[in-house]
Amino acid sequence: MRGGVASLRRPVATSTDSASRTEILDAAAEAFMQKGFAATSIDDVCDLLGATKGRVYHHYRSKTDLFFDVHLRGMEMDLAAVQEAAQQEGAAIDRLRAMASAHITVIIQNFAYQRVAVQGLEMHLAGQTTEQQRATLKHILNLRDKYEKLFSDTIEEAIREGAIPHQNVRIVVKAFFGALNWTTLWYRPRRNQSAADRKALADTIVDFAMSGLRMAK
Amino acid sequence: MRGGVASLRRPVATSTDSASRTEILDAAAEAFMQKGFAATSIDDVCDLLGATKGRVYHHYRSKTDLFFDVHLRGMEMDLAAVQEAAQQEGAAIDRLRAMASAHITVIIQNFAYQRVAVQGLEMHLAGQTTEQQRATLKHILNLRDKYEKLFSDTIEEAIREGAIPHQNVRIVVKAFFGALNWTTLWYRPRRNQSAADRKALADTIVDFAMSGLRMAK
DNA sequence: TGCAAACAACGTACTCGGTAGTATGTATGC
DNA sequence: GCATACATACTACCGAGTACGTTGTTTGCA
Repeated sequence: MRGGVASLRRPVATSTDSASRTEILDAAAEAFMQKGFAATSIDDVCDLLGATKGRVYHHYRSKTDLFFDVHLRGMEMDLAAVQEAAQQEGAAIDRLRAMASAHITVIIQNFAYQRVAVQGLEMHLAGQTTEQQRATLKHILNLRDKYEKLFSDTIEEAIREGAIPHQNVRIVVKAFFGALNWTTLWYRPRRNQSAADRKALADTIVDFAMSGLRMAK
Repeated sequence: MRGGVASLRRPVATSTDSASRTEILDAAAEAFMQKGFAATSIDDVCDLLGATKGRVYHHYRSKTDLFFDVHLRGMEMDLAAVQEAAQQEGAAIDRLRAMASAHITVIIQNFAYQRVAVQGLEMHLAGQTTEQQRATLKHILNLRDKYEKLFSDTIEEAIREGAIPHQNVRIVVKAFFGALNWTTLWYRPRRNQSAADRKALADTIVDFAMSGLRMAK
């Protein structure tokens, strides 16, 4: 019963990598992205891995724990990229743009993980989790709140600096994320798509989201 | 083998209501919304119904068919509301706002159906469908394309009218929908929330989305 | 008008395949 | 010889779909 969700032998859920675990996570992210959590079997993950159940269950107690770890990794990627942009100097509105840009870049580059993270948002309703798992779920939700606050704080700062008009930040930040995150539901990574193409895509979406803040009413 | 997906005895998938069927659809929408398609059992739907499998399988061939019909109903609600707004007279930019407003109003009022429709977007990847079902799926996708085209056409019209600058409509319309549809992933209908509250919420989001189109770069 | 067959609209009780999780074996470093 | 890092071979259960029974209502026909 002891041990974190992400690891069987380390205390709590800082996602532990060990090459092999990262491989499992990558395969799981891919599988969960393709079929969703409930419809994905552990054997599906194993097929992508070229391995069997033994390997997965050696590292993870349950399918749910595996899913949570993928979700967690996705959020950590986001936080790492965005926090850096958030701590730059300059006007709030410029930092916000940099943050949004970093966010969507992570989405495009680590597509599977981010899509799983979005799926995870919908799972809170279903109560099919053990007590142990609720703890990690809470941890993930805290990360999410912290992440969203990073954005809403910067938006409010930009309002105080007069760069954008007053508006209901609580709601607007949702629409802001919506414009960015919706990408996970329609975009499909293509091989023949150049880095410039991806940057153009990201810029267009960021422009849209930033413009959305420019005028209240 | 004959008969549509939505009905066992009527030709094709115009969703047929008959009081009892509508009850089943409502329960299914609620269940699918709460747990997602794969995690929802027919018995879950039956519990919400206060009935048993016999009733559901009397009206629907399979769980997938039931899901498709919910999805279809959701899209029909959207189309009905938005098409009316789209056929008004006036500047394209004004019609577009009316369309967006109608869209999000439907989302808020028929929350379960709309959430299921969003889920349906992700299911195309998984190929677990029969030949019959692929037909209805194609039909649903056509509705979706038609729906999106309704918006992108109006956006292009607004560009020609000079109301908004040139921009990549193909991408921007996705971000536009994202800002609106993301609501299904965070909003929870509340009893104590007045009609005015809901209108304020809708207006804020529509304002954001419309503003997003105002400036390219 | 009356009645019986037919059918619609369910409920009940079963089957059967898929899948999460487990128990156990095995190789390979240390 | 002991633990890590897996593979193999099970079990136990859940849930989709089915077969069949039951009740109420409509319809064909004398």
